[in-house]
Amino acid sequence: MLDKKFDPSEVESRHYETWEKSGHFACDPESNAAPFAVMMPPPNVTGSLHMGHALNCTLHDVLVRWRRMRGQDTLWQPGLDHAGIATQMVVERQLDGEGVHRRDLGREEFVKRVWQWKEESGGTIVGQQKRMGSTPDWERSRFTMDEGLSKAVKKVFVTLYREGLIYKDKRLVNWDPKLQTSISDLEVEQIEQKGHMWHVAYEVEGEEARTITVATTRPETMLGDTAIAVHPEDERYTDLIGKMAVLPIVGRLIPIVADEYADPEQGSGAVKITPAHDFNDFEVGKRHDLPMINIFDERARINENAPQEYQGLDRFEARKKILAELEEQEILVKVDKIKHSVPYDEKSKSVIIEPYLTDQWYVDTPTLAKPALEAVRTGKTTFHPKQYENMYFQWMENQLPWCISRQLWWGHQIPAWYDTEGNIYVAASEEEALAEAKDKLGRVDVELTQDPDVLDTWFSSALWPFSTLGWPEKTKELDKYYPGQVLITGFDIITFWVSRMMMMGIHFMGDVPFKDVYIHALVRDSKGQKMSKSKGNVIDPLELIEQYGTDALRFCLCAMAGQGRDVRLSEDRVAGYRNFATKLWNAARFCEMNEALPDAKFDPASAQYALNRWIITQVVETREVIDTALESYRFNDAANAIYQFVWGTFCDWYLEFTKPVLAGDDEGMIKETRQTTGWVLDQILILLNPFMPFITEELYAAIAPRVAGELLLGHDWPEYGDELKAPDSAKEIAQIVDIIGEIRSIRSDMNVPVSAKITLMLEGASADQQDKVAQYRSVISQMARLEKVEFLKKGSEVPKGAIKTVLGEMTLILPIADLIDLDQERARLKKEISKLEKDIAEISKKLGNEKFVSNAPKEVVEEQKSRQAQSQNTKEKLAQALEQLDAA
RNA sequence: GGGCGGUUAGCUCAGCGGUAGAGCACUUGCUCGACACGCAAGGGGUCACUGGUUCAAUCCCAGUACCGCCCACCA
Repeated sequence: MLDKKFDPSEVESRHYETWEKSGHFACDPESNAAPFAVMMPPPNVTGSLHMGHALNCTLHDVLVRWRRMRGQDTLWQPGLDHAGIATQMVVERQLDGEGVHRRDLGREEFVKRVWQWKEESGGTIVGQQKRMGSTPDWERSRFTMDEGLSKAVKKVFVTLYREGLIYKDKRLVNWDPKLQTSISDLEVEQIEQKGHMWHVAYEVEGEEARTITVATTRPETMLGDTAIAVHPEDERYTDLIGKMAVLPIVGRLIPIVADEYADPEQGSGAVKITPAHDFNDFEVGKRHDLPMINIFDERARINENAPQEYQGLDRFEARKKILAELEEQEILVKVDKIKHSVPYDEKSKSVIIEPYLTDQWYVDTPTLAKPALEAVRTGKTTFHPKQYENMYFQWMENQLPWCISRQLWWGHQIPAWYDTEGNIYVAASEEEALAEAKDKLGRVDVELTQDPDVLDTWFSSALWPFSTLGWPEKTKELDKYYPGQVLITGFDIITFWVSRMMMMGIHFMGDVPFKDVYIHALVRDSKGQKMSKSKGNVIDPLELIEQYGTDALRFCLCAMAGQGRDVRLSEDRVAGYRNFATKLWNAARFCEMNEALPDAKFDPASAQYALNRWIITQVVETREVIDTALESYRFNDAANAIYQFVWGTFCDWYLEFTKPVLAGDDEGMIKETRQTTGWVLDQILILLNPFMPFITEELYAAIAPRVAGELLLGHDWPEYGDELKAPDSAKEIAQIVDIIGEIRSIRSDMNVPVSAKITLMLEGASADQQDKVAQYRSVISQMARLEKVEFLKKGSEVPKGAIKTVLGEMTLILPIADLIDLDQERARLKKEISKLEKDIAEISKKLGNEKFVSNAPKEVVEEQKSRQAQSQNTKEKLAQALEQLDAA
């Protein structure tokens, strides 16, 4: 017996282990079943699951469970990402708490600490994924720094290097002076803030009377100025081109050069050029062969290339000192207050990023991007929703070389070694590098040191679709599961990850890594704010789960996963789906009480009664909607379809219909109705299982037992034959539903007490309709609270003051004059009539339009005509009823 | 500056050429033997604005306004 009260947390506490042990999570490369492979975006080992993970997890799991039930050989590849910078920061913060710096530990010890953290955090994440009910192939779980993946990383690096697609170069990078590493362009966030524009007058050498004024928001960089640029056609300055300006404070002579980069419209039209500290200036510097003077050390303190009194100062202290000095010299000619964007590191948003001149490793992404672009253009990979392809195109078309080296300790150390003479050896191992070096140098006593830098985290992530399948070995898994079917991720990851997997996949596997890319929404709070720890509006999925259950959360996330939108998560909504689960629970209890449980001997095709044929039809149609929706990743449509069916159709109508049937004495009908009810419940559990795995599995085990221990997890998705569809029965029941609805509506409008049982008189019903109504008399009576049903011949005497309403050809007459206020009834009729008149007028106008009648499709015109006739008919009958009422 | 979205019921959002939909919220009744996390019946919308295409436009096209996002730039 099912408990009276449904307790999600209790139910959900007891299924997962059984599922895991059942072996259904595992893929089977040996099987002949068609593969369905998806790669889990590996969560960072930086902590715990957030709502975005919960959404991603849910969508994956729904698809995977559904495909698995449909008999496909599913591989949901799980794993974790080492998340270089993020993880290193977490561990450094922990050390901070202990008053220790990573330098105190040394690289080896520090990395050990990070591994410890990884074990801990990784375990937490996996536990949370299990709590979400996820069913990936855990046995195959990978970590981006495990041995196999590290091997793949080295192989890719070495190969690309030998192909000339990875190289070392000295250029400006975005530098994080706190972490002391380069960071990705994508990890820099421009934040608008108030600042100053300082205008400084530089003397021109040999022109005592003249100065040239430049403006800057970062005066400290002037210590590294190596030129002033003016526009070649700017008449104010043409005579100065080629002359030298005197760099204040430093005293260095710097040339005044002509370059179109200088915009005559902006500021004074003259711009200071600091090639080592500004991306644009760097380009100008290259064009004019200017010296590049780096004035910062790796912590952005002034270095030995600047005057003595500035050396060692932090960049912002230096700024103050310079401004004071400029003021003193009276060459700070103007200060404007402005708003401008300042580059911050995206994660902490607290450190200002500095363009910094260093040696780094680069991937030639402009070259690799070409085939990756082509693959999406030609449709080998398709984005859903499609418009995200634009974002992909824009990003891929404007590729700059990808800086992949990071000055960190946590990550894949770059497989490059240096000898003492400045030669580089890129190889899969130190042995190989050494052999190469000996060969090159022609001697044996060679000492090599490995490049201390590590690779950008996304480098190993880019290989995920094939490295996890065993590449570079040739494996069965690679054969079968590459390319995968779909990648499911958020739009913010297109640039970081999707694009790079496309490039690497195509380059190394010769094929795209996935056929579809489903971009899901970002989870926001109920006010539409992005959830963030600093805003304090983070909703922890686990808290929701504790309160409402995993099933409710999963269902909610699906129902809100409309394409191309943000998901605004509100607790009310989750509560609503918990209610849905409770509803299902109670419906199952009802079935149990009435011995209406799944019966393996029952063949739905054998159902005779319209009532049962109707609900079976609805099941078939619901399955079709779910399938169609999931095939095109419309999770919300699928969820709504099953919700609507379970609550709106099965519970609200079908189960109510069965009550009088089961209480009646038609043995044949009782038996079939019980069997049908059981069958429908069974189908509901199956169809709902991918969305709400826990409650469905619980109910299945409790009330639908057949083979002991059988799990919905491994159940087949239903296939229904067309013979199950009974459109006639559907029409028949729809009519009964209409009659009940109409009576209920009138009762409510007229304030007829629920307890009052009334009589229904039907006029104008065809013989067939009379038949049906008679057959469903008990159902109609119970649901509409009737005492009896009578059929009237046309023109029969109707009790005075009876209420009339029209349903097609039938007129429903309710003789309840003594129960109601007749004025109220008059008002009701008048309102109905005027509504109909408006309707008729509208249609008549349409039909009176010659162009409409001749141009619109025939069936549309016909439809309008029949609507007109119908409304006209109803209106007349109601008008008549009104007259009679007035006469009474 | 370049690009992409959005604007539909009080709220959150579906729909996308032929009578405006859902959930929540709201109102009114209901201890009718599954369920008050419930049942039943309701109220509520010139589908942002202006033009155009069409027999017909919430839906297609153009423009306007506001909102959001991505990319780039900022002397």
